[in-house]
Amino acid sequence: MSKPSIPEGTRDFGPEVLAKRNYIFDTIKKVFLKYGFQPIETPTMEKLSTLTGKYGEEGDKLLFKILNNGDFLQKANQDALSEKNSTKLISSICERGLRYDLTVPFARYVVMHRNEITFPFKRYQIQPVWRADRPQKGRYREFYQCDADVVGADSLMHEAELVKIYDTVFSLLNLKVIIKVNNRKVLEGVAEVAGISDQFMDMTIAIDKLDKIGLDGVKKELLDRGISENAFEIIEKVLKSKTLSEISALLENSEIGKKGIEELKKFHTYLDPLGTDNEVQFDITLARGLNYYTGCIFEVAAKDTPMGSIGGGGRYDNLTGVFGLQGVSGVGISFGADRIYDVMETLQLFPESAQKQLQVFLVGLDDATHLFAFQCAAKLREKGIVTDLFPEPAKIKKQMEYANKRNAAYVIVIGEEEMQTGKLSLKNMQNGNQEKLSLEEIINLITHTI
RNA sequence: GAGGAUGUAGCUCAGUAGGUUAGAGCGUCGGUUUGUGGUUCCGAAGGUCGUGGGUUCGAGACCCAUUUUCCUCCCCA
Repeated sequence: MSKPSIPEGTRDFGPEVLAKRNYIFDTIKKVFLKYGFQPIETPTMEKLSTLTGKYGEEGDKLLFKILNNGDFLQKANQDALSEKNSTKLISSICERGLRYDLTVPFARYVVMHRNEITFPFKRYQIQPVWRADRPQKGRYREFYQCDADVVGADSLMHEAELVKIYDTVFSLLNLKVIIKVNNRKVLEGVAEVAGISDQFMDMTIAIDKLDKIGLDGVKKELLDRGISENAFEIIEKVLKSKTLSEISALLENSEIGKKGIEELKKFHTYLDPLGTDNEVQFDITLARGLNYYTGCIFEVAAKDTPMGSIGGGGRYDNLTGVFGLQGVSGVGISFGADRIYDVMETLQLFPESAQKQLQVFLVGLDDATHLFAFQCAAKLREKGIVTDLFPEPAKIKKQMEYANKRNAAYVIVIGEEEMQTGKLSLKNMQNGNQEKLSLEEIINLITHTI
């Protein structure tokens, strides 16, 4: 009998961790709701046909596939089986897979429910996703995404709205971030001007790495990918320009490029009057891998600690198109809750309130006071105060230790004297202060300090 | 998917050139003569040394395989 364990890249969450995780989820949820987004959920597994081909070749490899039930080998592709060709075999033995993100299932949802949905449709979705990636720091095989998307509206108001949501959530979490913004059309314009429209993907992948490998590294990568020196010189000019207007000048001869610049300007006319707590920064090197983005793209990076992106999103014009619904534009953002957690943990940003779940712990010293404490607990709970007590009268020290481990904010000690006078001993576990108050006074105090 | 490092009590780690009953701190549990935790003092429990093979008279230490975690690459939240 071996020790029990869980699959690579997955984790258990204990009460303390979950309290902090929920603090993140609750904050995000609250802001989503405030902006008029409505929650939906989709199944853990989707048909493989829904998922494959949506995330590029690499993405397909990272999909978790679910083996068919029953005698799947009977129905398997016998050629693939004898050739031991796994890729070829998959389609005949797996017809379902675990969801890889929330956007594609959402697109599928929109198409399936198009007649029930009133457009523009604003939905949010907080659910786990799975990727068969090699786990690393900040990278798990099971992790949560918190998505907000708007479909059925072209207005760049929504881009501004979503960036404002990023700003609001991270302000509430007290996490300093940089929100990077770019536009795929601008990047396409660059490729066009450089004469390498057919190698658009190669170009974006390379320039995305600028801050990591430097200009020389980008050059090498571009040349390795078969892009000419001439084309690179144009790209170099673009990379060296810092502002929108500088790039705008370089894209004079590209219709699509100019369109992208226009979109960014429009986005700013919505966002700028609102103002943001965090820096919103135009970043021409921002590319984003998922190849369904077509307009503005966003990425969020934590300021005070190195970590991959903790959020990303953008505009996609054609997403529902692959499921047969044309002409529906969407724009969305995603929060990577697990990475946000890791960053907040290293920066110690979780407030005390996210860790103090138990507000009151009652201590009864003998049978009579324990019974009385149980009745007090009922009254506190009626008032919505999170209350607990020991299952039986026990030594005060033992009960205090337990209350401390449970991280209780207050302890009420009830002995014979307290029960008779009705003045209970209320101890603040934070500073150790203790005073005698009636249960009503205690209820007042606690409901008002929260 | 490619390459590299790693795995010893619940946690963080010691363990000297392979040699008797594998250690520490923290944590856990129990006491400290009975109404106060986080912050006295005393004591106890807890490990077939990731797993499976192999070399050896003998392996936690050496070899092989496998697995976990971490780090590059790829890509991303």
